[in-house]
Amino acid sequence: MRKAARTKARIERTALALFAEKGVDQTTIRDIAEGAGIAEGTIYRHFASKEELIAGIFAENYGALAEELDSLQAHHDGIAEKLEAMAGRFFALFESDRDLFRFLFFVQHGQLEKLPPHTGNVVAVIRAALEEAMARGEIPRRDPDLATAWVFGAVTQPAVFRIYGRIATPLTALVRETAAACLGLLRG
Amino acid sequence: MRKAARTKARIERTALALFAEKGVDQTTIRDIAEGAGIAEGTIYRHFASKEELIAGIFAENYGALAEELDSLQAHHDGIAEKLEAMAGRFFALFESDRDLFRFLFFVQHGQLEKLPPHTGNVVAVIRAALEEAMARGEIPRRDPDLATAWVFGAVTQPAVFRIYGRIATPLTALVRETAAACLGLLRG
Amino acid sequence: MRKAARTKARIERTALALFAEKGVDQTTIRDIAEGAGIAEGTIYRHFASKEELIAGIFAENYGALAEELDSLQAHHDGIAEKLEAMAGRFFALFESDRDLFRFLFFVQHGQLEKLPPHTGNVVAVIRAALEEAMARGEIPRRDPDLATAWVFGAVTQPAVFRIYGRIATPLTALVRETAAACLGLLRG
Amino acid sequence: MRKAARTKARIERTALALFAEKGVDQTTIRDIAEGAGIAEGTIYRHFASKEELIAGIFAENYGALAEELDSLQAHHDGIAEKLEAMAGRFFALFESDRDLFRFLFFVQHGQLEKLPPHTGNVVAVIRAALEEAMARGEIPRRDPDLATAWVFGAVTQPAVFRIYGRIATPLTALVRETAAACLGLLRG
DNA sequence: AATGAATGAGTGTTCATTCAT
DNA sequence: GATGAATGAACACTCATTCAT
Repeated sequence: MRKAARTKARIERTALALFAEKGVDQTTIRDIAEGAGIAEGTIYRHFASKEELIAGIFAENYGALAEELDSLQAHHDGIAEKLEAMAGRFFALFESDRDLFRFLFFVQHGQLEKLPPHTGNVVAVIRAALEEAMARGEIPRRDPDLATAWVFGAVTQPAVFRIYGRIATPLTALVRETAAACLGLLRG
Repeated sequence: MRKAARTKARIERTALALFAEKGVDQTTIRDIAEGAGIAEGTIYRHFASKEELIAGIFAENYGALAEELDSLQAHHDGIAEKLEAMAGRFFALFESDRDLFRFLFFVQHGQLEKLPPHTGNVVAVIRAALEEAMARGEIPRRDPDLATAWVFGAVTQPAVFRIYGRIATPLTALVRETAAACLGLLRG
Repeated sequence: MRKAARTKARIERTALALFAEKGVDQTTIRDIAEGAGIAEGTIYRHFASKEELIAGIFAENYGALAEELDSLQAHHDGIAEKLEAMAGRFFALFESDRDLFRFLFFVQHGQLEKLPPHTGNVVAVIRAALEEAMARGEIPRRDPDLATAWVFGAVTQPAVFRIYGRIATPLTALVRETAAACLGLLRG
Repeated sequence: MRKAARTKARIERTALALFAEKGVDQTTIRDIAEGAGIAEGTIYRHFASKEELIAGIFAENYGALAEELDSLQAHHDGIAEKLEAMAGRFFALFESDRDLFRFLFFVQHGQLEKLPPHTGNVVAVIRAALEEAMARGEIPRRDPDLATAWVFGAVTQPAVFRIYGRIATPLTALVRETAAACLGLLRG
C-alpha cells in the first residue's frame, strides 16, 4: 500500500527532473523508468498515459502554489508587502525545487490551457492584488493585464537568467530588491 | 536559381509558422513539406537536417535583430530614449511577425545555447545599455544582470499575454507606457 | 474448498461470456478478473495460463456435448429421428447458453485441432449416424464427409444468423423444420 | 508509380495469407513486412493503419464477389440453375484463392458489421434468389432467412472441412452435388 | 532541382505472467 | 487462497532521413 505510493512519488520526481532538463517531448517513458529504477510498464500502473503523468504533476503543484500565493497576499497589507511576500515565495520555490519551478513556468507543455477555468491561477492572483491596489489608490490606474504582465515578467525572468547561469546569486537574496523594483515599475 | 531561393524561403516561412504554433518537436518534416506544397525529400536539398533548419532560421533572424537593437540604442541618447527605441522595435516585430517573435523568444528550442559566443545577443545589448546608464548615473548602480532580467521580462511578458489573449491591445500602442514602466523599475 | 471451486467457476463463466462477445484475443486477463470481481493474480491460482483457461473451458464442454449427442442418436431409430434429436439438443444449447455455444463453435480459437484424437467429437458423431443411415439404405450413398459438412453447416448457420439478428425466432422452435430440411438435403 | 502499386499489392497478398493462416490478431505488422520483404514503415505508406489494411482487403473483395454472384444468378433461370451457378463461383473461389476465401468468410474480424448497409452482400444475394423462387412457386414458402441460413451453411461448411483436411476432393468437383442437395433441402 | 518511395530505430502503450506479502 | 504491485517483451505506429529516378 505504502509501496505503491512511494513508487508513484519516485516516478513523479524522476519525470519532473527529466522534464525540466530536456523538456517533455525529449523525455521518453523509458527514460523515466530507467531513472526511477523500475520497468516501463510500472509507470502505467500509476498513470494512464504520459499525458496524464504530465497533467497530474502540473495540476497537483500549480493549483497549490496559486492558493498559497493567494493566502500569502491576503495576509499582508499594502501592495508593497504583498509583492514582497509573493516574490519571496516564488523565489523560494525556485531555489528549493528548481525542477518543479522550471516545469511549472517554462516547460508547461500547454497544461495551462487545460486548467479548469476556476482553478487557482498564479497570474490571476497577481492581477487581483494589483487591481485592488489600483482601487485603493496605492498605484496609478492602468490596464491591470498589462501591469500584471510587467510584474510577472520581472519576477519570472531572473529565474531564467539563473538557470542560464547569468545570475549566480540565489534568488532568495534578491527578493526585496525585486519587489521594490516592481513597485517602482507600477508607479512608473 | 531564383526558384531554389524561393523554395527555401517558403520552407522557412512554413516551418516558422508551424514551430510558433505547435513547437519544434510537434512539427514534423512532413507537416512542413505539406504546408509548403513540396515533397518531403525536397527539404533536404535546402537543409541538411531538421536541426539545421531550426538553427538556420534562428541564426538568420536573431543576430540581425540584436544588431538592429544595438544600432537603435546607439542612435539614442539617455536610457529613457534607448529603452523606448528598443521596446518599440521589439513590439513592432511582435505585431508584424508574430511567428518569428514567438520562435525567437518562446520556442527557441535551445538555440540560444548554441549561439557562437561573440554573436550579437539581444540580452547583451540591453545589458550594455543598462550598464552604461549606471556608469553615467542615470539609474542607480546594481547587478546589471538582475536589472537586465527585470527589463527583459517586463518587455517580453506582455507578448506572452497577447498570445494568450489576455491583452487585446496591439503592443505597438503600449511601447511608451512599457518603456516608462521599465524606467520606474530601474529607479525602483 | 467450496470457495475455491466457486471462484474457479466464476472465472470460467466470465471468461466464456467475454470470449463469446469479443473473441479470445480481444479478451484480456484483466477483463476477466474485473468481470469476476477478483484480482488478476487470482486467475493464475486456478489456471496455469490463459491458454489453459481456454483449453479447459473447451475440453470440459465440447467432449460432454459430443457424448450427449452420441447417446441421444443411439437412443433413436432412423436417421430422421436421430437428426431431430441432435438438432434439438444443438438448438437447445444455443438458446440456453449462447455464450457456450458461440465459444464452442465460432470462437474456438483452434482448440479443435488440439483435441486428443479419440475424444468424443461432435462432427464424428454426426458422420457416424449418416454413414450408418447410408449402410441401412435410408439415404443415398455418397461421400460421408461431404454429407456431414452439409448437415453440420445447415444446422450451424441458423445460429449464426440468430446471433447477427437475421433470425428472430428462437431456434428451439425451428428444430423440426431444420431436421426435415437436412433430410431433404441428404436425399437431394 | 507502378512500383508503389506493386508494393501495395504485395502487402495485401502477404497480409491475406497470414490472416488466413493465423488470424488477424495473431498477425503482426512485422510479420507482414517480413513476409513481403519490406520495412514495417513501408506498410504505413500504403495503409493508414492495420485496421484499414484489413478493411481495405475486405471491402475490395467482398463487394466484388457479391456483385458477381448477383449478376451470375440474374443470368440464370430457375432456382436450380441459380444455386449451381452461385455454388460454382463460390467453390471456384475457394480452390483458386483459398486465402481470400478464408479471410472473407471465416476470419472476417467483424468487417461484415462495418459494411455500408447498401453494399452488395453475399447473403442478401442468396436470400433474394430464394425469395424469388418462393414467389414463383419453385420451392415451398417459408421464412426466407432460415432458408438462406441452411443454404449458406451447406455451401460454406464443405470449405471448412476441406481446410481441415476432412474433404480431399477439390470443391469444384462437388458443385453439382452440393447444389442438388440444397435443392432437396429447400423442397424439404 | 525535385520527387516519392522506402527505411528502421525509436515511441507510447499493452498484457500475460510472476511473486512477496 | 487471494492480492496488488511489478515486469518486460511485444505491439502498432511515427518520423527524420536516404536515394534512385
